[in-house]
This record gives sequence, C-alpha cells and structure tokens, in this order.
Amino acid sequence: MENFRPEAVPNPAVRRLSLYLRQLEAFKRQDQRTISSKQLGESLALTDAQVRKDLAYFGQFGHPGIGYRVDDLIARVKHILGTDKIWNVLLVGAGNLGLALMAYKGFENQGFRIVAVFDSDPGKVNTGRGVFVIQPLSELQPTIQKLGIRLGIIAVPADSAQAVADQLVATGIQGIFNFAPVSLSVPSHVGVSAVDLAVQLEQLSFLVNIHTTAQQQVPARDAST
Amino acid sequence: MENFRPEAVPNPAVRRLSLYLRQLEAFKRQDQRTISSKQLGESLALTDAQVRKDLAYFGQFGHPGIGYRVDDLIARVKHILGTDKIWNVLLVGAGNLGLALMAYKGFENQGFRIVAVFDSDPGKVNTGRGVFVIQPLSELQPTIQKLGIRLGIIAVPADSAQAVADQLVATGIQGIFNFAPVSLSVPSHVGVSAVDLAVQLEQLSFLVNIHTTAQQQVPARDAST
DNA sequence: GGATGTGAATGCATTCACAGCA
DNA sequence: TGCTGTGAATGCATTCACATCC
Repeated sequence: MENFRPEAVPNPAVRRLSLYLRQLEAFKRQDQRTISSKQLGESLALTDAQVRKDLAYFGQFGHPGIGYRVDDLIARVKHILGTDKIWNVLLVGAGNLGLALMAYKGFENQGFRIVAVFDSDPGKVNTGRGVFVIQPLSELQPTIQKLGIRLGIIAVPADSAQAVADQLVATGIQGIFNFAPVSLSVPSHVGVSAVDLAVQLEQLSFLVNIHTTAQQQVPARDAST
Repeated sequence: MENFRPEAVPNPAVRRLSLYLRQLEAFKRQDQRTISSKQLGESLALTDAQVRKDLAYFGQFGHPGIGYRVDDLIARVKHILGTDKIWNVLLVGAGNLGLALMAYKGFENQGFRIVAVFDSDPGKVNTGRGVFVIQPLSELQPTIQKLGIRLGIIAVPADSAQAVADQLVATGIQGIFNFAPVSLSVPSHVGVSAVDLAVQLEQLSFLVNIHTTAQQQVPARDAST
C-alpha cells in the first residue's frame, strides 16, 4: 500500500488531487489507458512538474517511459482521498439549501450518502422531503450511532451554525461540511471543509473590478469592427 | 482614494479581506467603534502581523496607537471588494441548485441581485419560479444589454457548463460564478470564482481519513470518563 | 504606552533540470 | 527515446522585529 506522511503534503497538492481525479475519469471515459504528467497537466493548466511532484507526495504511481496507468491511478487517488468507500452523512437544516443538497445527485456519485436529515423547526420535523424524514435535533446522538455516521453537513443560518457544530462535535462526528457564512471553531481532531458563498462572491467582484479598472487606465478607445 | 497595485497583492490576502469584512460587521453590531489588528486577528485565528500586512497591501487605513475605525474600515474594504454597490447578476440553470440560489437571501444582502434566470429546458421556459420568469438562452444577449448585467452564475450540469460559459463570454459578461464541477476555460479578462462541491467533499474525506489513521497508530485504549 | 506600517528573515510551494529506468 | 521521481534553485507568503507616530 502507498504510505505517505500527511503532514509533509502541501495543502494545495491535496486540492489538486481532486482535480486530477476528475480529469482521469474523463480520460477513462474516452478509453485512454495511460496518461503522462504533461497531458494531465495541460488539461488543467498546470505544469508537468507540478503534476509529478504532487503525485509523488503520495507514492510512486508512474512508470518511466510510459506515464501513469489511468485505471490504477484513479483507484489509488480515490483510496488516498477516502472516496473508495461509502460515507454515511447527516444533514442539519432543511431550508432551501438543505433541500437542494438532498436532491443533489453528485453526493451519491462521489460516495457520500445522506442518510438522515435534522431541523430545529418543529413545523418541519416529521414531514417527509423526498425520501427523507426530517428529525428533531434531539435524535442526533441515537441516529449517529445507529447508522454509523461520521460526517455532518451544516446548512443552517449563520447565527445557529456554531451551536449546531458544537452539538455535532459532542456526538463524536469526525468531519463537518459547513455552508453557513461563519468560521466555525471546532477541536483539531474534527475536520472542516467550508463553502462560503459570501467570500466567493466577493472574490469575483474583486476580480471583475480589477479588470474594469485596468481597462479604464487605457481609456476606452473604441476600436470595434 | 486608496490606490493599490492588484498584481502586488497575494491572492490569499484578498480571500482574508472578505473574512475581515464579516468580522468587522459583527464587531459593529456590538457597537465597537475601533479595533486593533490583534483583536481582529484573534477572532479569525490569524496573527496581528498578518492582519496588518494584508490591510497595508490596499492602503493605510489604521491609526497608530488607536487601531482601525470600524465604520471606516468596513467602507474601505467594501469599496476594495466592489461590494459597495449593487451588481446585477443572471443565473443559468433552474434545477435544484438554481432554485436554491434564487431563494437565497444572502446574495441580496451582499449586494448581488439576481435579475434574470435562464434554462435550456423548453419545459421550464416561461414558467415562473418565485419572482423570476425563466427565459430561453436565446434571450441572453438582449437581456444582458437591457439590464446591464456583468456577472453570471452557472448552475447547470457538468457536461453543459463549458458551453454555457462560452455563451456568456460571447455576450461580454465579465465574471462567472461556477457551480458545475468542471474547470472552465475562459479568456483572461473574464473573472471566474468556483464552488466545487466534489472537491470540497474530497478534501473533507481526506482530512477525516488522516485523523482516523493517526488514531489507529495509537491503538484505541479506551480512557473515557 | 499602544498601536500601525514595513524592511528583513524565515518558511512553504513551485519550477527547474537532470539522473535513472523501461 | 520518453517519461518518471527528486534534489536544488527560485519565487511567493508569512512572520518577526522595530522605527514611527498618536
């Protein structure tokens, strides 16, 4: 088995591993058996050296003169990322976002299965949403134990997110996927991954503003058609 | 006005600027008039030096011996990020995710207003979804010009995302907020910000796996209570 | 005294360039 | 020859530490 020291792997390399996996699956769909670091890099606008170094953090997967065997690399990357098996996941928050997440097919494809849904609103509890029955938060602990849940998704408003996180941590959950626009504080043994729409929107706004401003510096001499 | 060279600003600093803004608004709600880099940093688990350096990339906003005036800094950061005015935004894709985005109040609060919704499915076109009427993609160009839209959100399946991006670029859109799990390729004058659930999930899975593995190295001697 | 802004020093990530293997 | 894996060199971001100002 590949053996690597996680603390020696740069964070950006782990991010890119996900991108490699997706490209590899695309290449596989096109029946490509083998791929070079150059090809894989070009498909993602990265250098070949970057690709090789990233993969080498995790083990020796390539074959000099040949490249990487696509099937093999997919399997290895999935194993490294932990997506070679099913994760049972719970969802807290059955608002608009929660509903969209319940309906989202992508989770299942990636090996993440939402198996329980919770909401603090008594009006929502025990109503069915698709295949899910919404439970009260008091059921967190027994449900987690019964179903062997290790990951939780937080899709509640900002002001209750930290409280929900605390509850999840108390039940022994190991990872939190946070959609609320706040930085959660959790013990170091709990993993957190966040989707922060506010931050992303502001980044986009900043990017566009820069371009617009740069344009203004070269006053818009209309040279069209 | 503050004047900074965008190319001299590290990307991570721009990300953190968004976080600073959110904290500043929280401090303002608690009627705090002034804040030091130390306070601001602690609230986000960053060092004071980091905060000062980040802000200094954009101008001189602080007062030695005093700190930063909260109101003032909020206004300046908003101006830098470009969220001190309303952005008209269009949305392509009226599936589950699109519906959630239409219902999401956070956009409006941040100064992003969805003013038009498009979908390629003829069965959805001209149906109303809340306050929105879904238009066919053929209406992109005229709508963008009529409403002065500069940003587009892509909430369509992976296999049509690049085609939609190409159409948006062709209409002269300046920024794209991409929810589809693909790396879009667009000209360099078009800004892209992406939310990639697949990548985020895999990061979380990786994080949790590391902790689990580390735990296994010290075999679970139960020392509870 | 209490705080900012910033050059200098450190640390981390990427790129280079090449030895070595199929 | 073609390609990987990797030490060495570079480049970028963070942290330190201090001159400066209210």
